[in-house]
Amino acid sequence: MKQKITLKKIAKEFGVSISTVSKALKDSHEISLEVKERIQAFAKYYHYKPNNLALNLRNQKTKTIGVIIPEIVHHFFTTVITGIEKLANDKGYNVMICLSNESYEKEVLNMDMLANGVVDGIIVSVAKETEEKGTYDHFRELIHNGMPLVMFDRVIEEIKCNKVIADDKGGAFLATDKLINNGCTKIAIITTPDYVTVGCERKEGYLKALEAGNLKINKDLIINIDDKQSVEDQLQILFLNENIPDGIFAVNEIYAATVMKVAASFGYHIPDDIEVIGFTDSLISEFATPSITSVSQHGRSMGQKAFELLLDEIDSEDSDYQYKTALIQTDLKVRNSTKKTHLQKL
Amino acid sequence: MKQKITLKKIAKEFGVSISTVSKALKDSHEISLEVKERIQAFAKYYHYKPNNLALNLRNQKTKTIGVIIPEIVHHFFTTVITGIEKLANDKGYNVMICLSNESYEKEVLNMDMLANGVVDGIIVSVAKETEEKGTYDHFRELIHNGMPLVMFDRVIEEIKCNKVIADDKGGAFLATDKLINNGCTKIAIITTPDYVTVGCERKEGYLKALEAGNLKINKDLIINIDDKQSVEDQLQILFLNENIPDGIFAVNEIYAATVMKVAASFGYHIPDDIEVIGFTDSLISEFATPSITSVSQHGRSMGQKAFELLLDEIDSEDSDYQYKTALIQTDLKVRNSTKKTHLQKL
DNA sequence: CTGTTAGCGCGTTCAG
DNA sequence: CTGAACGCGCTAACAG
Repeated sequence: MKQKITLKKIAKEFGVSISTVSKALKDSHEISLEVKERIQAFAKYYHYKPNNLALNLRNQKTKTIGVIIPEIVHHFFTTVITGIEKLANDKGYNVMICLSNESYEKEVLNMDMLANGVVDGIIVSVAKETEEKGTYDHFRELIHNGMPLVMFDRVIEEIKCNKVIADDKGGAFLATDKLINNGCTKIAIITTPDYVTVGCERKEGYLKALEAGNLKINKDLIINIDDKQSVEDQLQILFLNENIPDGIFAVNEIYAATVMKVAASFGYHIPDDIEVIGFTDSLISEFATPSITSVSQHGRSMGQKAFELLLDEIDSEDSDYQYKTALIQTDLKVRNSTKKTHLQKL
Repeated sequence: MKQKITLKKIAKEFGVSISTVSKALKDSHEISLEVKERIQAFAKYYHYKPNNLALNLRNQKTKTIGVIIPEIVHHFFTTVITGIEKLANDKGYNVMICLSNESYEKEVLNMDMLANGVVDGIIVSVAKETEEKGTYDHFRELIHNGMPLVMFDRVIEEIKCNKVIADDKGGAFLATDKLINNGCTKIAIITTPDYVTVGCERKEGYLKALEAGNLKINKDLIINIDDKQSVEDQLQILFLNENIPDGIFAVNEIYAATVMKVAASFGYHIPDDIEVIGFTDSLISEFATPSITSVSQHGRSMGQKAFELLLDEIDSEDSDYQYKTALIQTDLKVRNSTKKTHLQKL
């Protein structure tokens, strides 16, 4: 950068002291009207702006928050970021985005970096690897050092901090219940390994709905997908034994779209033979054929709420700050992958 | 943040001067071995880390770069960011992401903010509104002030700076040519308004391919979509007059998926009646039915190249730095929306 | 080998 | 009404 205009230079220009200039620019009553006007005009002409670096150092804050997400090529996370960004900008904050790529090590690295005077607070969605390892000391230390921290979506029960979660259990219940109401009796769930908290929550909602609908649980219909292997291959099994499902609840969009493809390859028609509901509503659900009924998570709202809580903590002076957990409602967006009974009813 | 350990505190602890501590921690040969060891051990024990804010002020740089994109809920941009982020982190840089939301004003605001000592360089993809207005002074001023700037994807011809673009014209040519080779003779293009540079480039590739294939240009088959209105409605016209296309090239995925839906609603089958090719390869193309053949842009490579160029400029001391424009190759990912002739050939 | 001084740019007492 | 002095945390040139 070309060197910018500073208080010092203005002071020199007018043959006054730096502090006089500083005060003049803040319209201090201590400075004579005439001097103020001349200095202000000069500053304006040269587009004077206080140097952020200096302000940061002086104020010991940066007006920047950090967001650590596992993946950015992921519609849900981008909607959350949109929500965070919007509100943050309105409040005069910048947003620094870091990707953990689902890696524990990268998550720790990012946090260390952000914590070292880069941001005033951190919003994080925990990496799968971290959830798998169960190693949470980096969060504890961060909090212990007084850095405001908000977790969203993938949160950790045992860490005390502000949290924002979608009503995963409720959403899964809604979805499963919808399938039951549509007449499905053999309902499968396609979910993540159990250490992924959101997957776990959604499975619980599924189980609860089955129970409420007096359907018995069939272990063969519970598929835990290992992302390191081919999703399609792992889904084959659903259609290979005698007990073919007539309804499928997938805990994310990709699983939903993929299982539809696999089902089609086995000659099943959706929704006539099998109904499908996904979780996380985005473009894939909208543009798949048939379009996929899914549980919408309201990512933007989650992002906004997360920033709200973070700001609340940043601004709080209390030493006995009370952490909150915000639950964001989910709801069902009905599309064509579940239209069967809807049409029959007509 | 809880107050951290500083040089000053360590100095006090040992009853030495601050600079002694500073040197000791850098293993300076000027300091006696014994003092060094004691200080280093102490520092390590208390997790001493130099304060970033102070370093930034002193070095007049932040080791952070800014990225301004029009939209983050957009697969292409997220792949670019992934590419930028990866390389930037490897080189010890942080990435700050700002959204312009396609708004000129927000773009200017973001740039002003970033330029004010927040980042060492900026990577930007120009907002549609800016392209529409044709007001580029904010870029000129930025460059004039010596802030390294790289434009990607949506670039501005008349601004001199480093640029990274996909081979839009080439990709569009590939796509159109493919349709021609598959036997299509009435090929439509669904594109953006002409002020969007990428749309314009892609239209040129389309026109060039038509010319090369000895097909005459039919204005009725060139649809400029206005994003402010319903895309579906604007696409109806393609199927309402007598001249129904037998091939369609859409300059993005959404247009491609949407036109497939509209065509289907008119009773046309894809790819048997009409073949479709999109631009920008992502999940929609993959999961649509039929899956959509599309031009892949290699967003990650673009991101990496963009950061590479930015770093090159940041590190350059030359006053007569030579700007470059990197062209990233595109290629065709053939899927089912163009399978017709492929099957016929068998 | 160690310490003093100056400076990065700003804001805020506290004297004058 | 104005300016000198100090501190934020760190580094580097310069003395001793």
